[in-house]
Amino acid sequence: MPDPIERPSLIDVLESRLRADIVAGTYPPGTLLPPERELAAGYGVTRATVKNTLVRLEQLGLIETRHGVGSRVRDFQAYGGSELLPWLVGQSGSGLLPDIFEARATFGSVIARIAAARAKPEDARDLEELLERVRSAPDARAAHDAENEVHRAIARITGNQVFVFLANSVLNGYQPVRRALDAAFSPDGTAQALAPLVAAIVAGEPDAAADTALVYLTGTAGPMLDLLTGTDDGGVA
Amino acid sequence: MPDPIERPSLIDVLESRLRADIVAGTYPPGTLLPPERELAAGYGVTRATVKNTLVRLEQLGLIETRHGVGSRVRDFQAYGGSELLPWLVGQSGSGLLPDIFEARATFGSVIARIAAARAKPEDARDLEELLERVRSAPDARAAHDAENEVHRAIARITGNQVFVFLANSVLNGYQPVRRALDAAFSPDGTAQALAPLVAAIVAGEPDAAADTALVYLTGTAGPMLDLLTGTDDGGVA
DNA sequence: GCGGCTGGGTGGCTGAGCCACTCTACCTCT
DNA sequence: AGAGGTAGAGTGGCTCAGCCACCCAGCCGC
Repeated sequence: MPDPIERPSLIDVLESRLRADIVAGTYPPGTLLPPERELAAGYGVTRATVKNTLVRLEQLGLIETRHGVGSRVRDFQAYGGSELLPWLVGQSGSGLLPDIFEARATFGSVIARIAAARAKPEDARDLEELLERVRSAPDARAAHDAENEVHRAIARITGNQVFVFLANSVLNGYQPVRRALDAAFSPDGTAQALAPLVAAIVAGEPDAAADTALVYLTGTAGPMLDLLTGTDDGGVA
Repeated sequence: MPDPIERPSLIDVLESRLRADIVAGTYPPGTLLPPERELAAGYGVTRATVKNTLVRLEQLGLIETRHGVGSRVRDFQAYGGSELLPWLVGQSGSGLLPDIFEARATFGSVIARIAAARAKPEDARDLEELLERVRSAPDARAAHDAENEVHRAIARITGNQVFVFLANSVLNGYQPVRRALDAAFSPDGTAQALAPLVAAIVAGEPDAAADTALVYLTGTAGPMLDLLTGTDDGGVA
């Protein structure tokens, strides 16, 4: 079953319009956005709707709103924080995919190392059970979901909430990716690729875990990149 | 000159109230928040104000709002992404400070390694100039700002925007930390501690860079933790 | 010159209200 | 008894009209 469809709200639409304008440079960093009343008139919505949208953009770190002054575009490329990552990960066409995959491989590797050093017996049991769930998944979609759970579990084993958040950002962002992956990977293949990583962590071997994670993550990065950028036919049956 | 004071907006106040309630478990994950009209009546504000607050919380990933249903609290500890990091970093008292410092040291180390491998001559020049600026800073506050610029520059050298965002999250979050640090560190000390890291990157030695960064970042973590948790008197003159 | 004042432009927030969506309980027809 | 439809209550989405608080530039009087 594909994801349920949803009608985007006006705020959603307006947000992506303004965001695109900001990213494209229509409103360069440091400049003021047009006043709310003007934006409202221009886009044919109320000030309240515009306001809601601006609240979102502010929370995202793209603008900075000040009472009596206006909304100023921030230099998010230089000073933007990780609150932009989830959005970035979702922006498949942003040209930053290689960056994301590199970060994923680099951090995944060090997280795996720490997890291996700290895995307790019950963690090992959980991990193996999750791996089994990947193996027995009925289709690629389910396998991918189960695979995500494995990655979440590894991050959780470190006991560091920051690592968990970081892992989630990448995993959550894969929603749009999932559709592309459905046909490309089999549950069996996923499980086989994942197995050595789980084994290293279960065995408590930090170096091996780090190495395996690096191999695994850089290995899957290539096909994914191809899929996402459309360099190939979209995957084999 | 300290930062200018600013009167918090109603949205700010309401946001921190609701956020605290969510974190404290008043509204456990999976439950629905009270309806907007009810919240508005309860807190003595308009629905529009409540709405704006909820938009923020949704952007933060703490709740999920659906038309005709309500706002459901997400299990952000398990599934929250890095959009929560900036807030987390700002929450000095959250008990997650050790996690943050570990992540900072771990990632800082690998970022330093990559930067060293990729530093071009002009990058090296920029870096040394920035280090000089730390040395010649008139006070601890200015030194700290300049130090941040060094870290940003190192992240930028990797050429990976994700690393830049990540570094910024930690650096931006230090705003509340800065005040505590003012008295504790001298420009000279900062510059001396930073120098070996810059040298390793400038020399293009990835392993040395990674090691130095690890030493440097774990070294500063201890005093900072003490300062922030108030285990000591607040620093020496 | 320099301090205070004033007015125009901006965001903050209100109050009332209609519309769209979701879900449940009931009702009807088979 | 079960399947299908439907009405209504409860919820968020969005509008309209308007006042207030704030910032700032430019004027005025000292």
